[in-house]
Amino acid sequence: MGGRRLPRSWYGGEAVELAPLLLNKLLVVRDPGGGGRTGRIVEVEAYAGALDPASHAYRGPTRRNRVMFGPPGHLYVYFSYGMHWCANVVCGPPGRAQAVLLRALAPVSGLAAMRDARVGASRERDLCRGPARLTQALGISGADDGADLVSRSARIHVLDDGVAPPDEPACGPRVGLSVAVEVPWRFWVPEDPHVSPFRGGGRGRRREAAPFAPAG
DNA sequence: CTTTGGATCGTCT
DNA sequence: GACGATCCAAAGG
Repeated sequence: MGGRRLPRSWYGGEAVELAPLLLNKLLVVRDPGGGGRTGRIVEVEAYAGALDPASHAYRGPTRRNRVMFGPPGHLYVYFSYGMHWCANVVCGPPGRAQAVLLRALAPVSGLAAMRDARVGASRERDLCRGPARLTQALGISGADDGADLVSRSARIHVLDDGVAPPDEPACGPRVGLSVAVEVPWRFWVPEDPHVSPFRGGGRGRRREAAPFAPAG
C-alpha cells in the first residue's frame, strides 16, 4: 500500500481549506494480524471550532471535545446517538479546535475485514458510506480518540498515494445539523458512488465554498 | 427511489 | 432531563 504520511504541519491549515484537500487521500488502519484496512476519502465536512455554532467545540473545551483543542494531526472520535462512533481529523493552529469529519470512503483494501465488521452491508458501496459506517468498517472506536495520525508507529494513518484531490470538489450544506444549516462546508468527490446520501432537503452542487467565517 | 419511526446512552444544561 | 455531526428496517410510490 504505497503512500507517504503527511507531516504535522500539513494539518495546520484552516479546516475549510484542508477539508477538500483530504479528498482522495487514503485512510489506513493497521490490524493486529499484520493486515490492514484502507479506504479512499471521498466525503468530508469542515467544522470551525469557536466560530462555528455547529461544532462540538463551539462552547469551549469539555471532557468530550478536549482532543480538538490540542495539536493538529490527531483523531477526534466521539460517540453519537448512543450507538455510533464518528471520526474527525483535528487541524488548524492548536487551541482553535478545528476539525474535519470523515463522512465516507471508497474501500480500497481489507474488504473482507470490513465485511466482517459490517454484517448487513449487502453492497460494497455501503461498507464505508456514512461517518458511523466507516468507523465500524475500519474498526475505529472511542479507544482511538486522540490517536496521533503522524507518528510512524501509529495504528491509523492518512496517506498521500499521489492521487490528487478533485480539481473542482463538490460542496454543499453539512448533514444532520439544526444550526448553521446553510453553510456549505460538506465536500465530496463529484460523481463518486460511495458518497453518502444527503438528508435534509436540497441537493449539493459544484460551487465555490463560502469564505471562512459563517455568514450568520 | 422516498419517508418514517425506533434504537440507545454519553454529554452538557 | 433533553438532545444529538446516525443507521436501519419497514412501508409506500
